[in-house]
Amino acid sequence: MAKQKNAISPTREEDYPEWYQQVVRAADLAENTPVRGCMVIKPWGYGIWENIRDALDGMFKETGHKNAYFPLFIPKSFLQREAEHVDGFAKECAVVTHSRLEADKDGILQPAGELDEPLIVRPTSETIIGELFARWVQSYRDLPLLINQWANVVRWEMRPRLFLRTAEFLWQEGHTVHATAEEAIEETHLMLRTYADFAENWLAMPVLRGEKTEAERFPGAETTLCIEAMMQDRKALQAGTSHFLGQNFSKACGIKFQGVQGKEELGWTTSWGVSTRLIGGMIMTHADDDGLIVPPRVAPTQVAILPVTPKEDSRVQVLEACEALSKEINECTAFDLPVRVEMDDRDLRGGEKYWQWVKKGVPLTVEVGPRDLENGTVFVGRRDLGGKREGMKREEFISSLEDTLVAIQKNLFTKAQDFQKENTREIDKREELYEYFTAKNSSKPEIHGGFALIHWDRNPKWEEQLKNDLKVTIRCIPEGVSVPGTCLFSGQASPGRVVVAKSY
RNA sequence: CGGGACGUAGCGUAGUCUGGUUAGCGCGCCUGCUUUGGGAGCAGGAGGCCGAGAGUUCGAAUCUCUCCGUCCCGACCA
Repeated sequence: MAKQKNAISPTREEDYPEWYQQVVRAADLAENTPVRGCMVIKPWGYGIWENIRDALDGMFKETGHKNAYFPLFIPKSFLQREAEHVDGFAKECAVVTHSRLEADKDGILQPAGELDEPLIVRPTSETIIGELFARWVQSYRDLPLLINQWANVVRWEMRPRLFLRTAEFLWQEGHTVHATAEEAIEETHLMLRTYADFAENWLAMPVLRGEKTEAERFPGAETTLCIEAMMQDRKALQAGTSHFLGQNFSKACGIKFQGVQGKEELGWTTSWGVSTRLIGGMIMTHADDDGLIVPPRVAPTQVAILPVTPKEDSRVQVLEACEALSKEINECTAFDLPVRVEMDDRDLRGGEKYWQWVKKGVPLTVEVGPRDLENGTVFVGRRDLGGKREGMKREEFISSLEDTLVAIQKNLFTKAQDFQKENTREIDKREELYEYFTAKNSSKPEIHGGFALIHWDRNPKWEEQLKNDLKVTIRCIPEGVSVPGTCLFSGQASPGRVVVAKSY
């Protein structure tokens, strides 16, 4: 055991996409199924999603939103109501055309009972929710209408990837109606701030907030705001979006109300969503060559207790001590919730068991053996410190537990933030930009590039060219700071820098 | 959906070009013994209609065709 060995092969450096898949598998998060593009989310992965869901749900409720549930199916004609919207989603829709199966002569089941109007499995619910909102909104007194739904959606993706792009995925979609444009716009900013807050404080994933360019906008939106995170291969991941839909969907769905003056007006709507993709982002932000690292706030188990029972005669005492420790840990709180602890008393060899938890990314492992019982110590491993393990007094461990979990959470964020900063550059010369995004070794491209902050005159022509030449896109126009400069393509005036990166 | 690579046990693979006895190997799994603050050792064992279908052939994992699936690059996207 002299040589350091990595639990995940290949390493990030060797083959990043393959590393990602191996991490997902080693951590037992999810796997592919017989249904193309559809994954099964296994308990450890789903536990993370439950924590994400619960945290966000609380935030939505704090900001005045209520949950509801809308149909899985959308009549084709609904989707067709908004021209840009249908254009954007038509190519990736699952379509239901029949209502039953009938056995033919050879006993083979055939679709039968053709529907008058095909139903689309929702790729997103603006049109069906809009239809119902039109019924619910009559008066300015009904506004604002602030609704969220937790649901699954289907987008028939050509190139699925676990968590990042699956044909079916879990998400939440918020849909709101407001009396004025200003109020709706403020809503989109509020939800974007909520997403950024969640990403940074729960997932420990630093994000940039900004607005999408016209080319990158949600189909049917007036403006799309987004949060963008940097993965360890320095690509950008769109981690959440918040759309100001103007009156486009109100027009399409007939969301009208009588204003204070008695005049009939169209509502102003928004929609916003995050999905199980967040888990993909979390993985690629924190995981290392030994597997996953889950930030404590979303970890299904924060502390794994591993009894070490080398001798039969001390076995019972060790297990009892672990049981007691487990109880005591559970009585502690961290992040205002009871600490989630699991005792792993499976009949496995110690080292093996320990490594399973490392690969799952549990924040803390606590090993307890006979010697610890005598000395009143525990052997603690912190996943974020690369598995460095050390003995400490039991009381000390308990009393510092909350601080430790908070420190892990913070450390993960800081590390990710440093990484993002190191790989973000202001670039003012076109050649430099091209060099930045060109791999040195074209036959086997190394990880290169990052975020480039460039001045752009807002002419879509250059955006198109960037995409063609370098396969990079303008990820967002960052919020807040806008120092004018000179466009690096045209030499024309630029109202402020934009973020350019390769994306997922 | 375009270009490329590839499907052999749960995972990773040899064999495929140059068709030919019971398809090897490593990890994992099961059993036993040994070991025990560490992803261990030894021994034994289970597990494959070689992705599916059709064809060529006396004979196909191997050759041909068609599907299906996976991965990478592109287009698209949460």
